Amino acid sequence: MEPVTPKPPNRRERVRNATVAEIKAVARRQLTADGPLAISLRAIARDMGMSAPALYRYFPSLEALLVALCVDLYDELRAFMETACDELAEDDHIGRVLVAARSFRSWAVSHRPEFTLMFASVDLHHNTDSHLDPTAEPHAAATRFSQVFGRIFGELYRQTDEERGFPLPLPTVPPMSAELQGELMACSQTIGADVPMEFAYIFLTYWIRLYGVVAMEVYGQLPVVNHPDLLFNAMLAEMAAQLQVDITRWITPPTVG
Amino acid sequence: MEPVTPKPPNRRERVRNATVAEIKAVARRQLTADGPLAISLRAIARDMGMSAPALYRYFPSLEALLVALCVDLYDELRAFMETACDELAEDDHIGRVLVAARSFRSWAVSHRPEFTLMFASVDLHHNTDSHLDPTAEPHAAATRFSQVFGRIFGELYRQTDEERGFPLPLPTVPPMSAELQGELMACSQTIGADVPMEFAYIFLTYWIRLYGVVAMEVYGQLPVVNHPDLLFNAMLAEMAAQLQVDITRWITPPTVG
DNA sequence: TCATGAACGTGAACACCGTTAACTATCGAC
DNA sequence: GTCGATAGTTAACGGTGTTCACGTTCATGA
Repeated sequence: MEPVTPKPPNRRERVRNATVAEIKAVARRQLTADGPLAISLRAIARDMGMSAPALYRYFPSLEALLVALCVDLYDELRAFMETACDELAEDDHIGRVLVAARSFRSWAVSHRPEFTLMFASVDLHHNTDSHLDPTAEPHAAATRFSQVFGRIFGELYRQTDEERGFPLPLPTVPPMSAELQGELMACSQTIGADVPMEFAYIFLTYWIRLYGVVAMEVYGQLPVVNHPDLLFNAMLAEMAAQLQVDITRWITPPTVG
Repeated sequence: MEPVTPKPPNRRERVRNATVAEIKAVARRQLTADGPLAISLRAIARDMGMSAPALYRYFPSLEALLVALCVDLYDELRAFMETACDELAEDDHIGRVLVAARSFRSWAVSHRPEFTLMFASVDLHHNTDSHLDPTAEPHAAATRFSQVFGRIFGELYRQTDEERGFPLPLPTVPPMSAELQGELMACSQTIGADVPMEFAYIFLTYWIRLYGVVAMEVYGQLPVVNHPDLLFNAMLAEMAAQLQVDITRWITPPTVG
């Protein structure tokens, strides 16, 4: 867990990294061109003018290559969302929620094969036991990504917390068992240290709604809806309005409400 | 479009149907045992003591076999949800929403490979152009399935409509463009003839939330939540409460509210 | 400077896969 | 009883991931 080992890479390591990058780039080209199933080790090798077994010097298996590609895609999506949010004013947290959601959808619908590979390849994330190891790169990348929304919600909470200056009336949520409260406490830890579990709950429900509508659109599970973007915008507007209501409820002194 | 052609099947057709059923049964066994990718034509043939090309007398391709399997699974899931709902009183429509949602989730988590095949195999539903043809079986099965929830919501609306006896105050929804209203009208047609578009909208948002939380659980996209059933129950309770509020708002005379 | 060992790349081979073609046996209907 | 549709076979093609045994290249330590 040292901070960073600068260790200027040897020439050897540089060209190796370049080769790894090229492999992933070619794989990605196949992914976008013909879908997740079309990624083939041999085809990658062909495109690179190499023999197929040579790739095993860089990845222990095709599955490992796909996982590495997924890691890159997670980071790409995360960066896309974060730069989109950077356009906004520092304190426009609801704007951030909207922009993050919109950029998530727009990336997803313009990168359907990538989205499919990332969010619907069960075998990838679970056959390898890497998901059990929190230090593994795939798990770390997924966490980094999920924390994009988490951070936004956390800052949103902390801002209202500062503006408030009195104990807050938490959003009304359904009664929760002790176990669920424990789950939510764990979840709120990933958002930020001091957010209450009620906030973790509404964060989860927002994220689930966003994932649901985008995944259904990408997977073609909304057959009757011809223009999913309209539905998406309506849902997002509703979610934002609801969030706004919750927040004004929070920052209104409890004696009034 | 004749009502039904009884046409007592020849002996020939009977054994053929039995073979088709056996093929799908063996495929399903492979699916549940080793996941969607493990379904292999040759392995099916091996298990049945046949040669692989023989299967082409029954299905024009592996993909067609998988589509047929999906059709069966859609109907199985639909039947599972409907029999679960049959336990309830005729007029307990909110109960039906809850039971349908709960049985949807319980089928999904206890049939993860099947769920994956049905809801996340992009290539299946879109590479074949069968999804363009509304008369094709895959499309019909998916429609039959999606109408389970649609019917429940439609009956829910019609019941409140009868109890009401006056023009109804519709649920508050975000302002909608004319295009979105058109989309929702089309969607409400699948629910039932006379449901207003606002109802179609909340139906869609409910279905999206349900799909989102279940899909995230099945695809392992809720890493921090150790007991997704608790989260699911909380969300469902919240959705039901919200639905209850909407309904009491509807069946309360507008002069009061 | 040169030897050494790791890293890199190769071709051959194995065991699968979906699919097609050519051919044969069986069974139902006229 | 014949004949054609049906159901099955084997052989083969081209594709896949992966392993093995073998060279080649190259940075490094003596």
